[in-house]
Amino acid sequence: MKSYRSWTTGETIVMEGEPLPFVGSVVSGCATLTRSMEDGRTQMVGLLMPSDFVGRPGRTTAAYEVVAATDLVLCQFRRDAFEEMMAETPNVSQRLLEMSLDELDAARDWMLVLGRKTAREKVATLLANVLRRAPTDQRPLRAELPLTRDAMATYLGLTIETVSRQISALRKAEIIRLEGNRTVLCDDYGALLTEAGDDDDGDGLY
Amino acid sequence: MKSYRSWTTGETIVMEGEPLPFVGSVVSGCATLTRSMEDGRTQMVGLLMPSDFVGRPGRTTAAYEVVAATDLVLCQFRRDAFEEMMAETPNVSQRLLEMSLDELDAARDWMLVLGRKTAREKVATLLANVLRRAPTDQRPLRAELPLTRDAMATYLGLTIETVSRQISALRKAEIIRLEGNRTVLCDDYGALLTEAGDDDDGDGLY
DNA sequence: CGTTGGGTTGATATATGTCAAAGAGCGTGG
DNA sequence: CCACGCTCTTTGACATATATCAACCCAACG
Repeated sequence: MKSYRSWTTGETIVMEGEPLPFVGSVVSGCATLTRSMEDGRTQMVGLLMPSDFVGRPGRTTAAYEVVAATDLVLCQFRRDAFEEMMAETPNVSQRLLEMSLDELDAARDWMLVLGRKTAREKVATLLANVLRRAPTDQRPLRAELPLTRDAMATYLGLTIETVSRQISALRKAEIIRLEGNRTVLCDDYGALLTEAGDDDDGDGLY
Repeated sequence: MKSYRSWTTGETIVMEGEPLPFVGSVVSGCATLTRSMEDGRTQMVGLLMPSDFVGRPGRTTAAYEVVAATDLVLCQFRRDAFEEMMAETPNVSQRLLEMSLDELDAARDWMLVLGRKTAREKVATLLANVLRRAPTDQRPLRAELPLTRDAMATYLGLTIETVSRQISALRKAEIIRLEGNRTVLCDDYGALLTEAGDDDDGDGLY
């Protein structure tokens, strides 16, 4: 009932509306959830990182397209077996509730980004999120972007060109530096958060 | 442990970050969830209708501001009592999981609206959503808007003016009609869905 | 070497925001 | 009853952020 499976960068794991006979969780790598309109406009609605859950108990079709953003390994469970397990062990569904609520909060936070932030703030927000997972003991902060410019644009509700321009602008403003196209460095994380339109720190007191 | 409480239109139920000592569900009326930036930009991240759940088990502070959009009645439970109940009766947490996943899907659908739809499509999408709950046996479809133009703008990631203009445009295109400011009529729901950028019907087959 | 896919940059178009004025509904108090 | 002052809404003129279209760069790879 439990198995592992791998995908390589760019491979589609499931298409929107297709039957999804399993649930699972990300072991390594990174996947994108996207929703599309008939004319091709698409919006990323989630970014799955290791330990994130894939699929929905109680639904047999995928509501979103899932694509491997990097090489990816998933740990899969057959749906029926998993649902049995949920029914038997309340801890599982409690934990799943916890995770769903976290994802709901994340989705709603992202709604603020999509609805109200400027292009520069959007890009800064994304970079700040990526850098947040970087090892905190090293300066400068350094992180590998798991997304292409195109994927970033899809995530941020922008075009590739705008993403590229804003990254250049942040670089020129010396908020960030780049090594190649995929690694970001940041000497002043507070400055980056300011560009993102967020507080410099999380305490939120006034 | 269970009690009812009422609010009138416009009243704040909880502020962002404030302690929230209860959970509950909407009995009647309609409330908005909003998230804000320090400079005042705000985005609605959820619209609570009757039977929707308020609050989050396991968290003691509100992540969003909750405001009564209309006169509102809530059925409240003390948090500790509710969490006890959840621990004892697995059905409760299963049901709650179900509801959270539905809300997560709704939030993600809305991300597509915020990130990729034009102003006209956004407004049409909102009106279509409101009209979907109207009695289906009557023509034309008729529904009362639970939101002011300002609340719609906050929901759609637009300004009041743009919302107003787009409503006028849809009226001039004879996609919708208005009675006063708050009731929408629609003779051709399919046309409205087309304006919303959605399929004319839900079957989604090609 | 050519080709390809991702990325950058520039010129221009356009959708939406901003600022400003005025209309419509509605309760309140004289 | 009417005038007044609200708030919500509509509409117009103009500004601007972002999309669009196009060219080019660069590294990887056959």
